[in-house]
Amino acid sequence: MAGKRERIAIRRIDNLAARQVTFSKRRRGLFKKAEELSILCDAEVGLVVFSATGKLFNFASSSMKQIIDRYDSHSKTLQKSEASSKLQSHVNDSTCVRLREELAEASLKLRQMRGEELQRLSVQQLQELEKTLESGLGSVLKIKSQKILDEINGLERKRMQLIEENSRLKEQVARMEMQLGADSEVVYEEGQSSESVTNTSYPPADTDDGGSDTSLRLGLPLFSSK
Amino acid sequence: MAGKRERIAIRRIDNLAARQVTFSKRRRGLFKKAEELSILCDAEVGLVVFSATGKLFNFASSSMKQIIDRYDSHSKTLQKSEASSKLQSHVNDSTCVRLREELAEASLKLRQMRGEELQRLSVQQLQELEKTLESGLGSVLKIKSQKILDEINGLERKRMQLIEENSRLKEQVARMEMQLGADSEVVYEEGQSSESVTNTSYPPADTDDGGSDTSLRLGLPLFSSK
DNA sequence: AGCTATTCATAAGC
DNA sequence: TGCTTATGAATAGCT
Repeated sequence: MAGKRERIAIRRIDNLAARQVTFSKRRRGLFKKAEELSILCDAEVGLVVFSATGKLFNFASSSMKQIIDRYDSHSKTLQKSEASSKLQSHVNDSTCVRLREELAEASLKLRQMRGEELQRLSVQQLQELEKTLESGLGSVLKIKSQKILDEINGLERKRMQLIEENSRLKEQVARMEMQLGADSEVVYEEGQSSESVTNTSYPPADTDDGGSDTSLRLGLPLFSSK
Repeated sequence: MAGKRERIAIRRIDNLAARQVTFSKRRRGLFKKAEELSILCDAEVGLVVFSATGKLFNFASSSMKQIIDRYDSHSKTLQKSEASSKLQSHVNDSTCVRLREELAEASLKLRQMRGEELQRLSVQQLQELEKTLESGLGSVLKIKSQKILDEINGLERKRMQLIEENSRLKEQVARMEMQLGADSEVVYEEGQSSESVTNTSYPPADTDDGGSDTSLRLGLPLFSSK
């Protein structure tokens, strides 16, 4: 009955009624997707739409004011005078102004370290940035290897403790079995075979816990980033 | 091979990698639809998205400033005076607090990217930082080589222009010497030998100036940073 | 406003 | 990141 659809070109829809219908439908779709993105990906999303007739529709994952403020602090990195004129007439507190400037500068530096906004830098500045990044990268690699080695050593230590514990338990079991053979009345634990020794808890030695926990945490980052 | 899809629930995606992939894909989709809506329906659309990592993405059918202004004039129609008089100090306070927090976070991130304050990070966080730094370093190197190549090309171009100019002047000198030999009364310029040709000004052809100036400015950053 | 036939977007997997 | 495919969603054209 309905739906002989073909793809439409993306240009202004001339027919007024059709344009309004499409506006309603697509607007709903857009706002839905905006909300989904903010929830799924833990992003801060702000969306403002004015219809051709001037009606306002808006969505904000947090508050629109907060989003606009954050947008200003970021984009002011490039053009600080114009966006701040209106804001700073209200927010003229000198502390705030200074904070804004510092944040804008830090924000710019961060973006540059991430590889953005580099076009305006001179070759010399790029060279300095390169040195900083290489040095930072070196530290990160050093700390990372150190942490991984520490974890490996920790695991190895746990392993040795378990092996020790294991043999101690085996001896105990052996002794108990002998005793059991000698005196059939004494039965402390049933079903305690040497196979399940590794699952046994060991209250006496070393109260350090979280051994298996640590190995789990280590395993994930090491192999999921492949 | 791929695409055993089933509907996903709309809630925060726990897995970091999956969340980032979804963010990229859906963000592109969202921005595409925002643009389509603005074009198809003649609407004014502004979209701002901050990723969980703080990166800014934005789209505006006109200019973001214009859209924010229009948004303010609409939304403040209802709550303008009261907000600016009574609540201003509170708004200022909260804005300041937020700015402080953002600045503290940005500073920490900067220090971490420079290789400080890394001890408290997990191996996974270190791995992410490493990736970011490597990516940033890659961009820096790319832009730097590009700029250096551009400078080299510019210098080469200037050099060719000078060579061309040079031979033109040599011809001129040759012509003048011949003229000088034929008619000993006509003497326009004295001491004009071919050795000093490169210092000659050339009013008739090509008013492009600043050639040597440019090469000087370029030379400094290139060789002083060695 | 509903109702489909279709196009579009995108979750998974390499 | 980019590409591919199978599926779920969005929506153009009608009613």
